[in-house]
Amino acid sequence: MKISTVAEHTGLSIDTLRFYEKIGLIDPPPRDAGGRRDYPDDVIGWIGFLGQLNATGMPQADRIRYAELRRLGASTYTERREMLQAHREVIRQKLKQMQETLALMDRKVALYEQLEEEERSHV
Amino acid sequence: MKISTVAEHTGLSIDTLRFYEKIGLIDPPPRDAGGRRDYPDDVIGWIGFLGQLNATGMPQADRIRYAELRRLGASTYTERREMLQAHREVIRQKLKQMQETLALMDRKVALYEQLEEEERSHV
DNA sequence: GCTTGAGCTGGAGTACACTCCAGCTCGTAA
DNA sequence: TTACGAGCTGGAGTGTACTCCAGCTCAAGC
Repeated sequence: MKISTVAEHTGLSIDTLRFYEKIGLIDPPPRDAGGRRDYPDDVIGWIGFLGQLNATGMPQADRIRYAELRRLGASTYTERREMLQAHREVIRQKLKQMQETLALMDRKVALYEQLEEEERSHV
Repeated sequence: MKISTVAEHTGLSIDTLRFYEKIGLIDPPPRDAGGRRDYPDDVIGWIGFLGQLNATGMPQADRIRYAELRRLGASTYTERREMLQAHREVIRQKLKQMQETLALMDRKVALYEQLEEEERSHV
């Protein structure tokens, strides 16, 4: 799989893919005869997972640590589980915050609608 | 209200409060006889609201725009409502993403527990 | 009246996460 | 066989959001 194909499938830019490799988020893929990266198919799923960790606010350093543990194999299951459990708690907190703010947005929007109505009727 | 008091009540640093004033997120407060900032009490609520917008991912530039509209008064009700409605949609998307990732974390944690068990029993 | 500590200004520095660029090589198509 | 496009490397540059610092002023306690 060429780097451009991976970029298309993941939504990351080619530069970002090389950057992720440099910082250790993606394993350096084998190269073809011309020295170009030839990614395994499963990199798509891995990048998708990284994207979910990213979208839910896991810092780069932690994602790099997780990727490192993954490279180290079965001996790191426990630490990986602990990382995911910790992140799960972070997500739960954020969810709560989001729900509260969503409710606040609803109240504020209703308030502004009322204020706009009052403006229109020159109260 | 002194800047240190505002910092304590909001969790922002004194530097951040001055920075927020510089970029237009907080109105420049009146000064006391010695030239020090003397914040009105309601700045606490405003900063809390900014914190909620921040925590739910509204970019700085948008928060600055909202603060600017707020300063402009009643004529900006509609634009403010539209901003909040747009942000509400962003929050809904993020909520969905968070819930999906939370479910994924649950599945992954369960998977790792199973793998750890298999490791322990030398399968 | 002198020291101390809080606050002041303008500007430089930092951390994170990319993003872009120059100058190069390689494989394919006309 | 030459032109072109895709990909390569190392390193510089960017945007966001703060964070820190030097050197100053001011009010209050001893």
